[in-house]
Amino acid sequence: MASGSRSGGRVRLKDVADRAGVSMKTVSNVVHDYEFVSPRMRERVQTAIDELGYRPNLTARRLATGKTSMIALALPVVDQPYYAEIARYIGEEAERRGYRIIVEQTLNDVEAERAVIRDREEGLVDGVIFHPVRIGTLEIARLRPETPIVLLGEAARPLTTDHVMIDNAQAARDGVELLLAEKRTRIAFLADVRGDITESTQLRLLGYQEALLAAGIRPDPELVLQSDGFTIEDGVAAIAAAIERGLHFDAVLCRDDTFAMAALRALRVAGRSVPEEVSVLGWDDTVLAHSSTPALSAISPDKLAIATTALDLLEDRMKGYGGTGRHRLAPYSVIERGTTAVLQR
Amino acid sequence: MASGSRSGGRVRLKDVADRAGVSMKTVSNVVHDYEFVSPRMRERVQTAIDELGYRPNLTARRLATGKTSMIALALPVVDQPYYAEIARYIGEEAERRGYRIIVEQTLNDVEAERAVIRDREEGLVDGVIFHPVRIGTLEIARLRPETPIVLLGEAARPLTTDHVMIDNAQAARDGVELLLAEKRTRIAFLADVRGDITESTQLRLLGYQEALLAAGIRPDPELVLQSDGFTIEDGVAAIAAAIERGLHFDAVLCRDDTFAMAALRALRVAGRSVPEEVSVLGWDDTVLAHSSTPALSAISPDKLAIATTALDLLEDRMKGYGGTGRHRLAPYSVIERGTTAVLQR
DNA sequence: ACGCTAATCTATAGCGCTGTAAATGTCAAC
DNA sequence: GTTGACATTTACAGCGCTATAGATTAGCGT
Repeated sequence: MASGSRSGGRVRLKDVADRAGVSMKTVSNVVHDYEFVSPRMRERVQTAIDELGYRPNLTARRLATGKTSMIALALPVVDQPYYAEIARYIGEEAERRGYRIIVEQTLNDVEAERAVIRDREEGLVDGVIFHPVRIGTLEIARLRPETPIVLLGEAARPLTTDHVMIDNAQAARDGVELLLAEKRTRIAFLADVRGDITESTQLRLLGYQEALLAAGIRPDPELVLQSDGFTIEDGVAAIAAAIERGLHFDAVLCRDDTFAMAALRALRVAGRSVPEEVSVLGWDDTVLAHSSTPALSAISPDKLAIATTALDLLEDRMKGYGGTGRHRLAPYSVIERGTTAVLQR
Repeated sequence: MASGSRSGGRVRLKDVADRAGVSMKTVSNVVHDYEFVSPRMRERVQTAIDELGYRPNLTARRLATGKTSMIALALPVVDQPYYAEIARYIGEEAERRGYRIIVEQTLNDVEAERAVIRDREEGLVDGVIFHPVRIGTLEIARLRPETPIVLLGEAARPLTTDHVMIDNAQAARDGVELLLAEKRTRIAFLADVRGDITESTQLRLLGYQEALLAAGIRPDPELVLQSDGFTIEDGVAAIAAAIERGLHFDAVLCRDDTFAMAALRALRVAGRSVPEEVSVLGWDDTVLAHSSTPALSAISPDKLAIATTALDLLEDRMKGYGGTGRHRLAPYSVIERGTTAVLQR
């Protein structure tokens, strides 16, 4: 057996170099399509590569270059439709740009979220895209991570960190205006969730209120439904309780699609027709919106835009941009499907 | 400045060793909680680690050990509820076992699936969990990958490769039996999808047929609905067409939850009540099943069991097990919610 | 105090690749 | 035929860590 070759292991760059009778660097140059390699040499090396079935060891390359071409995506959980869809677009877009995605689920756990910020992934990834829900602006600013990072969502917006979200208040205003245009005047908000420390609900509620005031309607606190949690059961209970106590409403603006599904169910049980008697407007425009009957009208954040914008910002940082935090608003639209229509009297 | 230290970069093992005045290996021992380190030494080193804020470079560790502690999860797409939920459980379980997950979306692309099998991830991950839908048994057997791999789903079951699925035919029989027990006799199957090359539908259809025959009912080919695709619109069209042509049926066994949503919608539009007139049984028990109104009864694969079983098999392989392919059946159940009930006449 | 075993620590050679610096080739222009 | 000016190729020192083998120290019985 030739010295230097190995029986068990994989084929290394060195093996190819020996086979082709050239230096390792030349093989490396061929692998990387380096400009100044003569056609003959390129072919000779390529033949050796093919014959040996060589494939570069990415870990070694990473150690040598310091670049991992991997990005961590930290989300509360990947099977909630909104996050699943964000993950899908970020995954697709990252692939297109030559990055791999490592998914990290923080599972609503404060420590897990802190771990993300504390560079848990350091040396593992070139950057991280993080959608926090439990830790806020101050804490992130304090734990300021060394790894390039882009934040998603409304939970935290440190001045020092890049950030992508949609204009929640404006979207809520647009939603309410749609409902108003349908002659709806008693618009409920589903829901103010007890213990919700994120700003999402607050911003949406703010826009809801502003739109009402702008239309000359005084917001009725009774119409802001309270919920014990984020599940569909919580939402159903909130609407059912409202109906039970005789609350009059002809539309429901929901803080997410799950609550919209809850509204649909509770209204069905109560015998109120959607959209004839009550309009329901969802938020997030997930698979739930497409699957329900009637299909759900909803505020639809442009998830692809969120993904590409986050990646744009992150790539800047990874290339060395060191400025203060940039704040990007991604577009959204209000999609009308089957749960909104002009009020029938 | 002390020689050997560096200003710009991160703190390395060597820096800690110098600071504590010990060898690199001792620091490494402390980091890894090696048994034979004296308490005094351990403390001295730990102090240096803390003072310098040292964190190991995972890439370097990987190169040295050859272990990446990463697993690739290759799925068609991560935002379809079934895959999203599988990803969630595999992610959680992998985290528990000390692995990170790299997500790869094959997006229904044959080449992308081949790339997974061709060790696209080699040297990047210790193993891969792969749910193919476009390439079959033979091709996987032929491209036999070197990286440990576990297959999910019914598309491919090479003898040489480990594999996890549920007993589709039996689950279909169980589902039909539930419907039969509800006095349903005209059970439609939604749907035979044109161009579907996976075995999933075939196995489910087989179980459907077997259960019917076992009950003394001759399967009516008319009841096996045809669909042009897997979307909800395709499903709605299939059911609507059936109703249109006067097909009589009092139950629908669906090959996935999306088709069940389609059935719910088409039946609603046609004015048929669910479950009074028509029972609908979904398959996968995803978030769609929990969110619909009425809540969907469904065949419910034990996704956590699928995840843990897949990881068990994969860990075996990663530890060197080299036997022939093992075939594991994960449990499932038939969950009764609001879309199935005894037929009302 | 000595020998022996076990505990503890050190020195250093890789892991497989890339980047730098230097060596060698090539070719047109003089 | 020499000289530059590039084009092309090579040699090898790291990247930061782990693992092996060996050195040193400690503990204990005699």
